[in-house]
Amino acid sequence: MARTTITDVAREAGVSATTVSLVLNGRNAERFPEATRRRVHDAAAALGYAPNVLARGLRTQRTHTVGLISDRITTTPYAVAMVEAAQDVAREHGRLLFLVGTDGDPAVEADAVRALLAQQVDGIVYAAMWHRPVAPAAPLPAGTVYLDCFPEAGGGPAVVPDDRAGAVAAIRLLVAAGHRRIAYVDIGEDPAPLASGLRHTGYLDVLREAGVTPDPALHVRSATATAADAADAVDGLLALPADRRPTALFCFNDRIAAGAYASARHHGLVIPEDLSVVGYDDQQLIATELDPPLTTVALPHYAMGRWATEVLLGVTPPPDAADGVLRMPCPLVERGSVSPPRAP
Amino acid sequence: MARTTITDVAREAGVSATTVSLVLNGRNAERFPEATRRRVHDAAAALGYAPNVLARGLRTQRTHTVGLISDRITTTPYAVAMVEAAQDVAREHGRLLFLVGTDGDPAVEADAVRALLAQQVDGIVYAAMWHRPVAPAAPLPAGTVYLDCFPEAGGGPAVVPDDRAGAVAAIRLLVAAGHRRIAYVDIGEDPAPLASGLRHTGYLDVLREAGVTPDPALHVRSATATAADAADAVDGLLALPADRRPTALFCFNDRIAAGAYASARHHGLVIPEDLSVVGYDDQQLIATELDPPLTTVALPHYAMGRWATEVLLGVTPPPDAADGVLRMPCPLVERGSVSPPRAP
DNA sequence: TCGGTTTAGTCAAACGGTTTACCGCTCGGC
DNA sequence: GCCGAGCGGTAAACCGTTTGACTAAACCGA
Repeated sequence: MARTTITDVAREAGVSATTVSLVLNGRNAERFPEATRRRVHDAAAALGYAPNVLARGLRTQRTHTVGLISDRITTTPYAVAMVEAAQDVAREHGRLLFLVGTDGDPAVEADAVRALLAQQVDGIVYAAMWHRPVAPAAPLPAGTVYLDCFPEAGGGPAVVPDDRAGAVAAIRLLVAAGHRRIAYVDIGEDPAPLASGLRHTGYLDVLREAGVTPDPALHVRSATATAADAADAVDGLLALPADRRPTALFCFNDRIAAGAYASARHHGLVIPEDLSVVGYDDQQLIATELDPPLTTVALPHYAMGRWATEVLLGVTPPPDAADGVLRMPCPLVERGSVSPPRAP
Repeated sequence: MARTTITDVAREAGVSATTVSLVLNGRNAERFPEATRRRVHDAAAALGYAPNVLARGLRTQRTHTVGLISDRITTTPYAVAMVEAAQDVAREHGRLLFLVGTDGDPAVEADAVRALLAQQVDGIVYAAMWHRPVAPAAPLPAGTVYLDCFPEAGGGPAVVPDDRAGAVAAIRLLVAAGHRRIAYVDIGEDPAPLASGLRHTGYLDVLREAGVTPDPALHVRSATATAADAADAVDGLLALPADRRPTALFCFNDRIAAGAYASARHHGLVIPEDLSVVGYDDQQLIATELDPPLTTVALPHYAMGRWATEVLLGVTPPPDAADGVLRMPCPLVERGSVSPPRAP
């Protein structure tokens, strides 16, 4: 199992290690006659030579590896697309990806950063599993790109979903369908996730732009993101008399939308005829499986993961926004849960 | 940004690089007096010294990195727990994890293996996202551990879920509750996944052991794993007259179980009173969100991921089964979708 | 014939650690 | 006074590759 080294190839080809290195890396390759180049290539192929990238990295100070560090890797199906995108971009550019999860523990995170630096990674993507400000536990090298989060202290290229714009698109869809009484079924977690406020802002903006005075009673909160809690939160709204009951629900996420479906069923309301519903996140297992399939706003995890890694590798320019934060659009995915309200 | 080297530390501490290396690695550390050791440690701390693991790996031939290679990393929430487990074990043992996905492309896979070997990884975990035999596209080094798959050619430590035993547990639960007419709602994909046959075998074994003659009419197939197709497949069963209708359904997976819920609702049957349902996979977003919550069999992804990585690192002994394959138990997760059948 | 240029390479020094072998000194025992 | 053993530590080789400096031989024009 002794791996073959450049010296073995040199011996086999009857040249020096320098020549092998030069030829194989195509540096000044034209300095060598075709015959020599062939001999080197043939010898390398025959011996199955693959350069030891440790030795190379030691010499060149570039390892062609990148690190992806994140709080929870993948405990939810949520953000795996970000990891996948990072891995895809890395592969496309001949890089290898170190994956490390910190489980939200600052000590672990600090260790992870040290370990990655000791590995001489060419760069680090610092990812969060949900859109929020972060305060890294250990100093990150210059050039670190923030994914689905941004440094509390400001600066640094970063990419997050444009939650406000996503809500705007969702509410505009409902308004265009003719809805006026639109409820926002928010999440009641404390502290409120950043996305909660941003989506609320977008909701309010569109209502005002449509000349609708927002009714605070139509802003309800589900204690958690479980369908059961969400159903409880929605029950109150759907129990209202028909002329005060909302005709459409904008849900903080798809799980809450699933709860809304349950509540609607319980109240004998048919979606979308009696009640239109829009979700957020576009979680495959929920949005496509609900009946009718859920119209929702997709979080652009894959696109964000790609962008972050491409910026890290320098193949995409960093954002020119003053704060260095790119807000990635959240596409509206229209399925079957929105229709015009019933004529009164 | 010039990283501090062992030489810097040596100069600061007034000793040679050799001494620093020996002291910091605790090798023969007792040969040096306490005072010297302190000086070295203090200097290292003051300078924030972290050894360059490339240089170390070059010399020691061990990199403390492992590679995890898999067909689809994470396209489904499915197997992310395997990745997470591998990452956890790696971290616990001071290793760093390379993650590479091949998207099922043999050329990409061969490249990935070469890249990992060039990185001098200490070992490789070869993972599949669903239980099946595999034929690696490039020769894998000795010691490679197979995760959720096993080499077609045989051999090699490998771990897969014990699908037969999982089905046995599920059907025993139903039989113990008093069910006799139990249907198996299989998946109709071609070729059939290995798990499909294994679970069927377990299903048949328990029926026979309970003295029930399996009724082939109760083995139906859903064209795909979507809830809609599953509902179609189940509709035929539930339309049967009450005395021939199954009182319980064993579903190939949770998505199919979700379809069964829809069909049951459509036929006015209440789960579990009129119809007991057991799923497979224990997908969080489905099993816990259904109403009532779904009793199901969990795939031990996390446990398998841990085991594979621990075997790779040599902290867990390889299986002594002749074929080198460990069949990991699939725990039965009892929720609310099973009850005794209605008295006839 | 001779100096200069091109051709076709090679040498040796890094890169930053680990490891083997050895060294100078002191001290105790005989 | 000599030997051997500990003590405290270092020098140098080595891991595999890249790279800047260098060179022997061939060629070439004057």
